[in-house]
Amino acid sequence: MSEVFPETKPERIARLLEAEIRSGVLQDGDALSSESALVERFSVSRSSVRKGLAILATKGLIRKRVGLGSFVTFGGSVIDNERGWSLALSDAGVSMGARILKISRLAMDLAPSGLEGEDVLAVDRIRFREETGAAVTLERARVPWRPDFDQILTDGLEAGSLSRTLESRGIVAVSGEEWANVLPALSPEDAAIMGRAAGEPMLRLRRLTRTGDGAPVEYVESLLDPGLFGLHMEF
Amino acid sequence: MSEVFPETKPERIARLLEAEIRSGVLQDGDALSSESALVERFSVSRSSVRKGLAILATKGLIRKRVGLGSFVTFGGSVIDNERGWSLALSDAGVSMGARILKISRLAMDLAPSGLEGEDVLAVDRIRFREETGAAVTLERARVPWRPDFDQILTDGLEAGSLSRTLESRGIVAVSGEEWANVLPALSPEDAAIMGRAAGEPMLRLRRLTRTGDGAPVEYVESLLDPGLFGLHMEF
DNA sequence: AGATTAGACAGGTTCAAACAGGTATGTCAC
DNA sequence: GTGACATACCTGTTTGAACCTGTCTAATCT
Repeated sequence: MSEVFPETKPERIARLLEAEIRSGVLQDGDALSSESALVERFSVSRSSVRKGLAILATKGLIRKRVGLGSFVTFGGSVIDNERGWSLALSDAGVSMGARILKISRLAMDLAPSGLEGEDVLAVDRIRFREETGAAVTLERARVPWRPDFDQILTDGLEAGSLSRTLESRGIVAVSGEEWANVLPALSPEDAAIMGRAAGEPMLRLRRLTRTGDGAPVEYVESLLDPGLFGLHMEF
Repeated sequence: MSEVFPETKPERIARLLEAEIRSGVLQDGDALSSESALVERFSVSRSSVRKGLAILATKGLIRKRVGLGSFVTFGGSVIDNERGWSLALSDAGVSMGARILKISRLAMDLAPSGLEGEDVLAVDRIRFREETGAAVTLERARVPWRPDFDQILTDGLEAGSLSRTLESRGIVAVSGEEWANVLPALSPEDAAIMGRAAGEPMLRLRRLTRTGDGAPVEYVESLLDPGLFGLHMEF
């Protein structure tokens, strides 16, 4: 509808490259041609090519790195769990429910995470087996507080999803770190919350994601039923 | 800090070697392949190999010695402490011994791995703390049998390293998968082997590596001391 | 005025090659 | 057997070239 006015050259370049990415001609991880090659291909100046690539970069479709080039990242930041260890649910048939335990604003309460002392939005959730009622995951997410979070405290999460809620506020994680280890014994407090036996070993996953400029987006600490969850990675 | 997606070659090399070290394929004290051998294996220049090794050296995972080569200096990462992630490796100074339990030829004896029924070379190893004598890792490696493995049964591994032994026979892994989960209770048999208490929870790591054309190279199943070992990943 | 171009420069990445010096081992003379 | 030496292999270091993105400036087009 509103495409009546002429398209700038950067916009045209971005549109054509975006079509190649979305159609699969250029796939996730592929390198784009170098800027000078794109200059030849589109018969425009390097400035226009660079502006076109900048459009794609802000859309999250590509990422650039000095000395290397531009690379397709389509799919990389769509779902947060695409990269890193993927969580493998070993027994697929179980029906699970989810419940939010709390959504609140507080000073960072979890151990070393790079967010010490900061005010955070805290979201604690559990998932549990419908049949037994025992929780299979306990997940504590912490996000550095921003003024526009007030609404979350009253209205809750959008579509029940924290990452969706953050995304709608322009917060997108593109990189991060993840640690996994065995928690030898479930604490009595967490055991009570989860409806499990204290002292049980659990799989503990900790994950810190960051924006493109390195600012922390979200710190998540999860306790997982070791019988149901494992980690899987391809390399 | 580190934008990891478009990965440089040094970063890729460091990541792959780090995975081998952390999963026990390369063990404490093992010599890494020489730089020129790594040049061939990764098809990169020596500069890139050296930068990759430098990354591992700054992480404290290896130590280099002029005229000798690079050696793994890593006894597991302590990530379950309250002091901070960057200190995770500083406790790696514990002196550890290694012992080979058996090297033999047998029909595949480990659970689902894609090698069912095949004849394999089996190498079982443990590593233990010198002070206590308790094993911190128990590792069972299985490699599809090849005729030129006969010599291994009589002469043992080259430089005590299975990966080196395979490499000298032209077997090099370029990709693979890894699974991690919690073993809720150490079996009495394994407990006896490791000198630990039966019923202890352990971190279990399973790893299947493949050659460039998809043929399985090695299946490794490791039981790791959950207090000493964890998994870490950047993305 | 804004879009576009052309050019120059800085700095990161990678490769190839060469040279220096450390370390282990085999060989030869004694 | 011991010591001296050559040799092979290892890491450390430097250089130069080719190619990449990041940034800036000045001129040109519409």
